[in-house]
Amino acid sequence: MNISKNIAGEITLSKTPGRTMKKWRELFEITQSELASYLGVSPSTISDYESNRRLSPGTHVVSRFVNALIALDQSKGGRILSRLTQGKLDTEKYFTIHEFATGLSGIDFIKLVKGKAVINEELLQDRKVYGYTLINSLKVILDMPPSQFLLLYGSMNERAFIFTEVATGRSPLVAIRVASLKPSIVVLHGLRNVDDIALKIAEKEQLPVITTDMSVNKIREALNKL
Amino acid sequence: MNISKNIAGEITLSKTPGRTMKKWRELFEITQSELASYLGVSPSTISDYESNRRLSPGTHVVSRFVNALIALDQSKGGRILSRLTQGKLDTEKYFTIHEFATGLSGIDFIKLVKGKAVINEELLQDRKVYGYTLINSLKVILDMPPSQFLLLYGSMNERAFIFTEVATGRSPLVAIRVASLKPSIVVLHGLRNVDDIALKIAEKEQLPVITTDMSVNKIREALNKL
DNA sequence: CAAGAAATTCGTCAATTCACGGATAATAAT
DNA sequence: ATTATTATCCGTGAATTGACGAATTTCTTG
Repeated sequence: MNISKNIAGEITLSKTPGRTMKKWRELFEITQSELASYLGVSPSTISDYESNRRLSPGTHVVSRFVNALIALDQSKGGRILSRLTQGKLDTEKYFTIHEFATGLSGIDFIKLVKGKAVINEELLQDRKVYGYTLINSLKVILDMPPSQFLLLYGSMNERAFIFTEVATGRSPLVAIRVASLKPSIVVLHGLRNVDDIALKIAEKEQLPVITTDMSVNKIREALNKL
Repeated sequence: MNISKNIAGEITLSKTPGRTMKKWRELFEITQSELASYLGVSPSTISDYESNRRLSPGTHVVSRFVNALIALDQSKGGRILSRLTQGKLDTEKYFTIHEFATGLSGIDFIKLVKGKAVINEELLQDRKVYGYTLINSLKVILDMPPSQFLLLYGSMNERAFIFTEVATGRSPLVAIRVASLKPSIVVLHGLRNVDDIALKIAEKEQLPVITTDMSVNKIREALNKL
C-alpha cells in the first residue's frame, strides 16, 4: 500500500496542503523544530507551510517532507509507521474502512444511505466524500486501545464517519471534538433524537450530521458498490 | 485504494515529476491538447511540465492534473479508470504485485533474493526498489489479455520485475522493451544462461538483470516480510 | 505562575514557477 | 508527399515559492 505514496498523495490533493502536512507531522509525533533541523531549514519555514502561507508547495518540498517523517520515525524505532501499516485484522472489531473509487458529493451520499440531515444540511452541497469509516461506537469507546486511534484518523480525511449503536450521539461527537478528527460528514445510526451537546459541537465544527435507520448491512451494500 | 491519491503520490515522490505526469497522461490515452483545453492552459504549458522544465511543480498543478485525467476519462466512459481499479482477482493468474513499506537499495534486494547479477551490476547501487511484481512469463505472454498490461505498468515504477518460468530471458526483456515498462531491476528465475539479445536490450535500457535459483515461495517469503 | 519549549506571524529577497505564444520538430493520416 | 495533429523548445514577465530571522504568542510542565 506504500504509506509514503499515500501521504504524499493526500497532501497533494488537499485543498490546504499545509494543514494536511501538519496533520501528518503531528500524527508522527514530531515537532516542527525536529523536522526543521532534519531538513536543514528553520522552524518558521515549517510553520509557514503548515499555515498554508504557501498555497501550492512544490513536489520536492512535499517529497522531502514525507520522507523526513518516515526517516525520523524510523530513527526512533519506527513506532508510528508500524502502527500505521499493521494488521487491519486487529482493528476490524472496532471499525472498518472503505474507500470509494471516486469522490461523492454530500448530496449523493445522503441519498444512498437514506439519511435525514439533523444539522448543517446546507453544508452537504460542497462536501466531498472519498470513503467511509464504519465505527462501532460502544466498542470504540469502551475497549479500543488508544494506539488504534491513529488508524481511525489516518487516510484521507474527507470521509464519512458512520457511528453504529448510537444512543444519543453525544459520545461520538465528543470523540470527534477531542481527538480532532475531521470527517466531512457524520452519520448516526439507529437513534431517536439527537442530544443537545452533540448538536452544539456539530455547529462549532461546521459538521453536517445525518441520521439513518437503514440497516448496517444495507448501508455497506449500498456504499461498497462504488 | 483511491487511485487519484495514488497517482498524485507517485508524481509527488518522483524525482522527475514531469516524466511521471507524462506517463500517466499517456496511460489514460489523453493528448496534451485535450488536457490543456480541459485545464484552460496552452499545450506548451503541459509539455513544459512533462519535460521537467519545472523541477518541482506545485501541489495545485499536480492536483488539477490528476483530477483532469480522471474527469476526462469519465467523460469518455471511464474505460481506463475501470481497468485500473478492476478486479485484482483476474490478474492474479498472471502476476502478483507487492509493495514494500519502505524503499530498498538494489544491493539489499539482490542479497534478499540470493541473486547473481548478469549485467549492469554497477547500477544496483543507486537503484531504489519500492515493491516487486512477480510475473509468470509464460502465462503473460501466452494468454494475458492486453488490457491487463496497464496494471502491470501501473503503480510506482521503481520496482523489481521478477519473471518466473523463464527459458532464456529473451521474451521478458523484449516485453519490457516494447511495452516500455521501466522497472528498476529485472530478476529472471530458474534459467541456465541468458540469451544474447536479452543482454543487448538490458544494456540499451540501462537495466540491471539478475538471476536466482531460490524457489518462488522462498522469494515471496523473504520479500513480503518487509 | 514562571520558565522553557513549541509554534506562529511577518517583512524581505533571491530563485522558481506558471503561463503565454511563437517557432520547430516529430508523428500520424490522406 | 503533404497536410493535420501532436509534441517540443524557448524567451519572457508577472506571480509565487522557498527560506531566513527576529518578534510574538501559545503550550507544557516543573
